[in-house]
Amino acid sequence: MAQLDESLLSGLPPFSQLTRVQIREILDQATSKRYERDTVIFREGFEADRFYLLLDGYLRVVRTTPEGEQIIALHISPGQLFGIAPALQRETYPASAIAASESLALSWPVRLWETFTQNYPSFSTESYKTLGARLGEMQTRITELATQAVERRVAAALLRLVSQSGRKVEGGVEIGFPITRQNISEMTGTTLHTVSRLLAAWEKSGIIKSARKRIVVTDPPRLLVLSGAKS
Amino acid sequence: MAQLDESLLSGLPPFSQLTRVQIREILDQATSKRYERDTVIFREGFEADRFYLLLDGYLRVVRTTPEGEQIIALHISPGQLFGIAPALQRETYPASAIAASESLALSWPVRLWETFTQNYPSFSTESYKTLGARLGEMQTRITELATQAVERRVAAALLRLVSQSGRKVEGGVEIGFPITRQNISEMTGTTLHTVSRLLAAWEKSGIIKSARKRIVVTDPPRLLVLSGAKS
DNA sequence: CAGGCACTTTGTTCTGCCTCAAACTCGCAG
DNA sequence: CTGCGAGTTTGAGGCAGAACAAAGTGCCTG
Repeated sequence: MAQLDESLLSGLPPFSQLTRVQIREILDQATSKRYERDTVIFREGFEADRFYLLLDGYLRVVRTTPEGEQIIALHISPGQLFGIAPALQRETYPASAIAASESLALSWPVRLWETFTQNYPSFSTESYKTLGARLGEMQTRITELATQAVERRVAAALLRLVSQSGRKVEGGVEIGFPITRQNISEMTGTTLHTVSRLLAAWEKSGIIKSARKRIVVTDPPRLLVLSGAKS
Repeated sequence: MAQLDESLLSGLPPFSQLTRVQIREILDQATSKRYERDTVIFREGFEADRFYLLLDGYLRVVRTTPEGEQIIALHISPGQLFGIAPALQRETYPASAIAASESLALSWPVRLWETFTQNYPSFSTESYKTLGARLGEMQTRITELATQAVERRVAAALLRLVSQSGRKVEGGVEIGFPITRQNISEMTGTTLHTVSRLLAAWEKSGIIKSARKRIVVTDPPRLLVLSGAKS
């Protein structure tokens, strides 16, 4: 394995307070691995034996129902910790992680979690902050699913994707990884057909542009209105 | 304030590893307060300045949408910590807590959170375990809302309520606090009308018995089937 | 560069559940 | 014990969106 560079971590919140030496130590214990698109990184229900940090790429965190339907719980962007079940004293992963685009991640065995949190207070603080943000986001999704019409949910999902992974392109902001109508339907609890119709309508009215697996939001404010934002 | 007895805490997971003296210390720093039914304990969006332990009674944790609709995120049973936003580095509570029945709770100022987790490892471990369980439960609810029909969701909600607060009565298990059809609809993302119709049907087929604000499940296995449990 | 597969679009039908409406009943406050 | 309000029941009608169906279309592989 190639030697990892300290600058990989030094800019990330959980590590930014640490000294070079500390970061070196952490890196030396890490395993680095790349994942091709659609590769499973860990699987729901399996023993949670490692925790991860995404360096590059994007992931979907997915849950499968007994009937075999999938729903996407969460997306992970570069710089985020994931698979941190051990922080919550879980023995198994509650969901599966799948690479949405070619990705690169570091990982450590769970036994180091305790070491890290004890030796590096900023690591602990930042990790729990991430968890708090995720929990809040999940509550928002529950509320949306429980109270809002499909159109609003899809609009909100698109905005969330853009804010988490958007990159500027001429004419708008593009979602940073390949995503299908099916994927969007799995985030919003609807069908790919309905998503397709909605996107077609929005494209016609100039709010988005889309190609196969790619979506560019050209008019975020209009989407915001559709998502039901309070004026 | 009356002197609190150590036995209040000694049986609860977060404290069961501690010595009498340690528990005494914790109790001495606690504020104890009772809440009448429908009282707000803390409110969504307000500064998260205390964390709580429910000693007796039941709470609803509620979120309000911009449109003013409520949805019930969670129920809290005796012995559980709640309002633990500070553990996740949040500055405000993400939801409101309301007494579902007359309740008694202890609370501490947030600055003690750090003290507790540092001095009492079992406190930290157990708190994060609770959080992990809640996160898992929320994921399950998202999945349900996204994929399952109303009847299943209501059946699942009833079972969850019974398992969290059920007390044995002749002829079945009763939900341990007053609950309206409206409340159930706010847990499941439907309307009180639909809930009423479902409960009426189930009562007719002998699965439950109900009175105003009270529900007794007389045939849990049949409910389990309705909730879509995998055989 | 041709063929196939994954993804997408579009049409039609059908229904679960919401909406609106109104009457009923229990329990408590006065 | 009586009247009122909160909670509940029940009916009828409509429609958003699921289900079913089938025909494009772009991309990658060989």
